[in-house]
Amino acid sequence: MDIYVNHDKVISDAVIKRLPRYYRALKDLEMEGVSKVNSTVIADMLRITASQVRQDFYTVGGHGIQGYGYEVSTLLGDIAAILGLDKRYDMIIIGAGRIGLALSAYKGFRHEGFVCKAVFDVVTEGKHVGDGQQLLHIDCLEEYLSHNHTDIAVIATQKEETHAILDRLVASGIKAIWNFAPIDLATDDKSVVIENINMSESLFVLAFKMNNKLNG
Amino acid sequence: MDIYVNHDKVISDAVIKRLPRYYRALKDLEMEGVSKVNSTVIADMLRITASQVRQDFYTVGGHGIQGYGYEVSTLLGDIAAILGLDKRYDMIIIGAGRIGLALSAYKGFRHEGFVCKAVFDVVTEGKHVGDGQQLLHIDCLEEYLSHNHTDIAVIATQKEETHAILDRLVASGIKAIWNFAPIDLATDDKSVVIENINMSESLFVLAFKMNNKLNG
DNA sequence: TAGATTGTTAATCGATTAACAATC
DNA sequence: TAGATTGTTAATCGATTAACAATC
Repeated sequence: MDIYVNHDKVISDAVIKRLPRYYRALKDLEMEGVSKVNSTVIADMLRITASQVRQDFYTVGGHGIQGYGYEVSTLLGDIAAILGLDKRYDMIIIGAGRIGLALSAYKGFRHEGFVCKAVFDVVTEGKHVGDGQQLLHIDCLEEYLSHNHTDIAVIATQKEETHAILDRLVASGIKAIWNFAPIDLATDDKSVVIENINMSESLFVLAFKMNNKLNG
Repeated sequence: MDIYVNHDKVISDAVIKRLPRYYRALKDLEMEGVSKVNSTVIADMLRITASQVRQDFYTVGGHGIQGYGYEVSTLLGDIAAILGLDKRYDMIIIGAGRIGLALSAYKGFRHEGFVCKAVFDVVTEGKHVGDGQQLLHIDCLEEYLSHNHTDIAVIATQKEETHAILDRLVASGIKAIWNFAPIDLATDDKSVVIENINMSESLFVLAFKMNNKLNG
């Protein structure tokens, strides 16, 4: 497991995975017009303990006011900055199948600063992408990457092609990969980060829980 | 956190989440024609320790032969049975947007026994689903569920509609929900299991790791 | 039989929770 | 000031790893 640091403190994977949930909860509070919050309220929203909330915020650098709680807008801004959501990211998507095109069309990511600039596939005829997006043949991948700044590559290919695509992306200097292919991707290159979305793993966990549910 | 039991032993969430990965690794081995395996090989495939592999198998009920290792086909069958992948599951999908339709068309789930029987939306014109699938108006949801056995409901709706849909599904007796809407769904009904796929959480974790990567 | 590798217990490590001093 | 709630350390709990006896 890799180690990430903020202000000299090591941040564990367990904490990192909760940060987006804090972010979303705070966004919801802001949307509802709530300006002040405390660790108990946040804990209830995430279904964790208030102690864990304070411990987590302590780990990433305290943000509260003792005896008062947390200013929603301040805390939201701080957590956004920790996650890097105050920046903009240029993305490309490899694979113009249903999932690739669904991702390219989804506006939620763009709203958070993740902008899809191009979609690549072996077949481009009869497929459509949104405004400001290019639909390119996969053969143009290296050419595109040599001329266009790209922060994140999204892999939405068939299982079989995935490893070859990963190699090409890493060789082209891509440093962040978001993988939707049903493989647990990893790379020895320590400068590359990969996040896998394993839909079938989640489905199998659901099946297990259905079958082994107690006190139902 | 709920507790699941197999042969009198409590199985932790940490173990449950690894079971689908064992399953996939063993499927790959079987596909390659490998008939025998040991804990070290499996550990290397999942990038965990051999000790953890043996401890996990011990928790779900031993499957190996001392001094020999594991028979791939036996172990695969046992883990499939533990996950419940030896059964068939009838699914419906709520939401015929890009993600809902992508899921309805994806053959990978069907191959594992998860069969999508119907897709529901407020708009059904101009949309198409596969053979053996119905495309129905969301108003027909309760009517459909009262006449058709359904194991799993997949939620692929807009954020705003999601809670209302959850309530209707639970009221209709659905016991398993696979949620793709960008909300962390939960229910007080202990007989209902929910698995959330949070794509943006995964993307935010990727952003964090990009920004905080050390020893790059 | 000797060698290999599991099954299982014990030790270690890390994450969560509890407690309370600090302080707004 | 008194009350509230954080920041921070210590205690607890659970998960991972190590060790090795069992046994194929």
